[in-house]
Amino acid sequence: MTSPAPAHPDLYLVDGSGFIFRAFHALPPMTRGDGVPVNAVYGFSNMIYKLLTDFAAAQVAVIFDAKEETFRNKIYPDYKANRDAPPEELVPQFALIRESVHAFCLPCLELEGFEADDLIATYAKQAKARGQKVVIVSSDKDLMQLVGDGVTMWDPIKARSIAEPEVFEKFGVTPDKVVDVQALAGDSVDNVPGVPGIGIKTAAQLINEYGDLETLLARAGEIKQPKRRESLIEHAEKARVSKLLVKLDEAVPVTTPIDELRPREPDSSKLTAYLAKMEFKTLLNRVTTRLREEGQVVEHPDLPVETAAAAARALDPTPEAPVEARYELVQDLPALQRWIARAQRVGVVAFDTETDSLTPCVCGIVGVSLAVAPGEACYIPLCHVNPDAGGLDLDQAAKPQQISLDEFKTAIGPLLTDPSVLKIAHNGKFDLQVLQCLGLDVTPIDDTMLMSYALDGGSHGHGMDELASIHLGLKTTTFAEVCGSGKAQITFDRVPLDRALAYAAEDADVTLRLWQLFKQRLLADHMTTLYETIDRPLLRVVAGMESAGILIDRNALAKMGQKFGERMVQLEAEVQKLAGRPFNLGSPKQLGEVLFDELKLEGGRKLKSGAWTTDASVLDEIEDSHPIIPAIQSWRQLAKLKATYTDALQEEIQQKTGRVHTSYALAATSTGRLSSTEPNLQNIPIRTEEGRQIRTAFIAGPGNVLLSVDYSQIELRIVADIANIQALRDAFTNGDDIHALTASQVFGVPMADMTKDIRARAKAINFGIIYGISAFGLARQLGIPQSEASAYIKAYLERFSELRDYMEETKSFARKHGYVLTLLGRKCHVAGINEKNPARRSFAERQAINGRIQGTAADIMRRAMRNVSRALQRAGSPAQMLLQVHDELVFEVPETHAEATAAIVRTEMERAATLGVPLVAEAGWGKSWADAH
DNA sequence: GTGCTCACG
DNA sequence: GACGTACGTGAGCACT
Repeated sequence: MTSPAPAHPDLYLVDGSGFIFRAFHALPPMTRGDGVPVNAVYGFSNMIYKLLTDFAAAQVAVIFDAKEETFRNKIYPDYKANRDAPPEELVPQFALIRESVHAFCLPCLELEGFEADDLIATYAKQAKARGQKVVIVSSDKDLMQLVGDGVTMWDPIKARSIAEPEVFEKFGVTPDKVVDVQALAGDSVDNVPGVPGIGIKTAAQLINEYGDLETLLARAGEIKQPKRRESLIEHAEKARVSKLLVKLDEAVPVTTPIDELRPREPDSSKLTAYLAKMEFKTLLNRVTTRLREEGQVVEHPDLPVETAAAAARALDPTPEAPVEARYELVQDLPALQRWIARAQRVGVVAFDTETDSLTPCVCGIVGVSLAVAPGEACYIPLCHVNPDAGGLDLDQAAKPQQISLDEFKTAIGPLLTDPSVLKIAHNGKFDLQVLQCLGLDVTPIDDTMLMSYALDGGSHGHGMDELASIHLGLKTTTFAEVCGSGKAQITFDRVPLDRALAYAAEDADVTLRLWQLFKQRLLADHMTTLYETIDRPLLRVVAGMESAGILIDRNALAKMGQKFGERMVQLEAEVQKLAGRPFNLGSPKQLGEVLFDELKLEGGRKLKSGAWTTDASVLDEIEDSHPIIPAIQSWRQLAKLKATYTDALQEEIQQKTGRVHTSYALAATSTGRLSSTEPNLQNIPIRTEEGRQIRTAFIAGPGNVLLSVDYSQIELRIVADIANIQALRDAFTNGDDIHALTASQVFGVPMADMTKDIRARAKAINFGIIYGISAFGLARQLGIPQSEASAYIKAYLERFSELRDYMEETKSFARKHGYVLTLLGRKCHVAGINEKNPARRSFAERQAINGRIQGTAADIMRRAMRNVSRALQRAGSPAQMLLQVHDELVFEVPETHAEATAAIVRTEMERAATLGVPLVAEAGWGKSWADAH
């Protein structure tokens, strides 16, 4: 205790709800032997014990928020609307904390429709009225309005008391004026609006000058500063609403009269039983010792030793010796139930599902493996067939003995949703979807692949085999070793059970061991917040997007493909006629020979392989030198569209759902972006008119529309913000045309004389900045001499001088650490930054510069996706998020809800980060993706 | 399996 | 002044 306790006050009102959250975040993670997280409960129990002993508190009541909405939501529906859902590890602790209150035999109070703060205000008022002193045990600033006149506060985490001087220090006014200050300043945590542009400092100054809020608002016209004056006049009503939100209700119809908050009558056996159950050894010892000193006869309850040992193994990241693996094949219900019971005792279980294909929306489950401690894992076959039987063998007797799927579901279901048992998967997005198809939900869930990505993104891959080798020194059995590869590959349901056991159980085992390591490292490397608030919640959001899939008009694609094909035949004939001989137009090698060896065209470049380059930029340069070139360009474009889009996309439509289900990799890129595969729906054409047609085949179902919302210029806005380039920041704040402004500044052209061409050059420079500009690259992009490009860059850096400092700072940070950091603290590793080879070094430097920018944009989008998903859920919206294309989100929504959904999505995207420049998101919708822009 | 080309942001 | 270049992806095709 760092400062003396207040002198024997009478009534202690403990803000239980406030304490839970603060203790959870202030205390290191801690789990009971069975794996239930208990750090907040532990902090709470200790705090109560301290109040009762050190403070000799004779009358204590603990007060909680009721779960339901409060009267404040009726005044202002968005009140506390931006709160995150509590972390999964906190959820089971709410009930345990209430148990703690009962174990200490204290009154536990809550009332629907009111916050804990209102009950505290009410009891404080009643106590004051009868001359009783009050100590509010809380550090919540919202309670500071109650301080004074016999009421003080005690901050249990900082162990300091809060009286008038401390309140004045915080708010700059006496406690009776705190609400007026809060009404003006607002509160971003509780989503109290306040008056824009006014913070606590200004608010205090105004209130001290004018006396109170109403007087201030009435005389707002007298304020000298024009912005402040206008804001106050315009937002007077917001201030009044804010005051209603922050003012605590002192007349709550409490159901327990203050007289009944009687001094406690301790029940020592109840308390010791509780502490033993929670395995709070130190606290239990202190309590029993004290009780014995008081002359009571106390049994010291035993802690559950066996579970503690099992848990120690499950949670210990560094087993002394290599663990011997003991894997069990589970073929009957009693055996399964033994494993489920073990998982429940330990509170942590790693799992993995085996399926007959890698497409989660259509595949069938084949088996599940579980691991509860390193080396202790099992495999539960569910749909294996006789490996020797032919493909059409339907003979039931030939199937190996296994638990039926229904039995399995019934048995495992409760475990998968048990809030006190953490489920761990590697790439849980897949397992989540497979189990969802069976009607099974999984929560809470941790993902070792995402943990690894948060820790080591960009330095290596995050597949399990690779991680097992890096971190555990284990060479795991690969899928190919079990199922073969190529033509001889078999599905997992044909793998003999002994080999399936060895493979599948090992996967769960390795997952558990990786989790133990990563859990510690996330804390040590300060990456827990990133993982917990961004990547982990995204798992479910993206699983939902993949499962939903998008509707594609197969007929439209087929027609387009045919049209493209016919045109290609004509073009091919034309090209071969001009070439003077038939050749394979699809072969760059043959084409190069035709153009540069046979037709002897000028301007050819060679690749390092010695072959001629025939890429689009070369063809563009020699476009006018021969009529064969335009024909080749057209053929190339159509060939690409037909093969990659019209033809391939039709094959991706899943029979079962009639839709296309892409797969998003959450842990693949070096910058934090997602990537999309099988098919890649992040590179659907848009830049040319012919290409854009493909997007007309991406459609909404009957009655629905596709809604597209995209960030405007997000990466350039990020540059303006993190490099703090004043001119760019001003331009974005004013909503100016950013490329035109750049052109005017760099080329000295007045805005009025701007031409399309000059603006286009400036646009290329702006992109160059994002990529870590080089004269060579810019010259190539614009088709100008390198000397000219150098001059542009020089002019740019003179006009926007802050950029040079930013680039130098980024490079030196990368040299020192080997990575750069994004806005949300994601590490973006860059290899080769300290290399001697200048080419490789410059490459790494550009990567570093780009990584910070692209990575920050990716962070913002990840956070936006989480927030949008939550906001839509909260609003009860029927909209479904379908696609993400780096700065764009696509939804399917009933036409009647398009406008409302667009508003929610835009708002959430724009508030996903607070930069020094506004974030802007634009929305559009229509029957197809082409129409949504 | 690797290289080239090209679709997207 | 070296040294090859814009940043980040995935897919289809030709060719080894």
